Amino acid sequence: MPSFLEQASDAIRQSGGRMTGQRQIIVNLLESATGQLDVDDLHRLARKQDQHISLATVYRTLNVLEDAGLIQPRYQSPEHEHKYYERVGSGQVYHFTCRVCRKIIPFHSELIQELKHHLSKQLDLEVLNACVCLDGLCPECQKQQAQTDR
Amino acid sequence: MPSFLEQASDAIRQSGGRMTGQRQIIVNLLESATGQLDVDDLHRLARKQDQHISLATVYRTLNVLEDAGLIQPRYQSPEHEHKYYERVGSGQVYHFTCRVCRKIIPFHSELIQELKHHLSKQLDLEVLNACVCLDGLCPECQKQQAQTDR
DNA sequence: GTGAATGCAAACCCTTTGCAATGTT
DNA sequence: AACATTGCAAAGGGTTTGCATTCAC
Repeated sequence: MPSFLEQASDAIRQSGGRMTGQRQIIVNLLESATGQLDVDDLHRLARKQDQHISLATVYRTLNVLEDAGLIQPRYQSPEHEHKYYERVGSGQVYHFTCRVCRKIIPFHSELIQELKHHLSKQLDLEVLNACVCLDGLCPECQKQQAQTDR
Repeated sequence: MPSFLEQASDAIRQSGGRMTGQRQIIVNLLESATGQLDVDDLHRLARKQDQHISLATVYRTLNVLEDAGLIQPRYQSPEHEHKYYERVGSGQVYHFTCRVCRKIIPFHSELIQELKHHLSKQLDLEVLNACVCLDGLCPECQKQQAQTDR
């Protein structure tokens, strides 16, 4: 199994592109990321390795990787205030955002997989990406709301 | 059951706001909308009733209604290229977007309701809004792809 | 009459793009 | 050497905002 960097190099070269130092840095950040990285995270982290890497380069690299089908943009709340990037096929974690305290609660559910299967069978759709973002009230803010309602 | 216009008037007044002619037009458009209206749709349609209504007013009105909890912004594809507005509680239709031909296929699924229940029971979350956007290949584009792969 | 809402234009934020310089192959 | 990529700064697109005027209450 090739590393993500190898995958990315191959994919980029295949389409006539080149693997540069800046791109390597960004690819490695995306590979090692435990969490979800947004453009500014990537820019900030990349600068630690290359002082002069520009935001434009981060954007361009992300677009190249997205076009190559290696990463996908994702969101955490229905308002889509936070866009981040993730490797395709990385274990899908979905997110619930509290409307009051903005806390983000990740969750996983087999129901989403089930939904994909249903659509495949019933409507003959091949689902490649699913955005499932929820929001509402977290347990703590539900309690607080109940109190102020009194 | 009060009309949407009455609901909106009440909610706006309750927060110290005022119901204006422009806001009435927009509220009525949102009520009678069969489909999904985006900002430009609303602006265009509103202009037919009031030549001089500005885009800023449409935006401000939508924000007021959203803050009042009467409408919600929604999206059709995971890329979130198209933002539209919908009354809260209106029959939830979700969307699948074909990556190739950009066709949009609406669908409904009880699995989403089930997901909300699961989260309520397991994590004690009160889900108020769910964004479920899928994309991939529609039946036609799957066939075409199979052909070019040959 | 008071203060909220409007229209306009300018400001904003995030993202993309044109261009000369640099780096990869 | 050819040409893709970079950094910079400027341009873009969609949304918000400051201000004087208008309008709802």
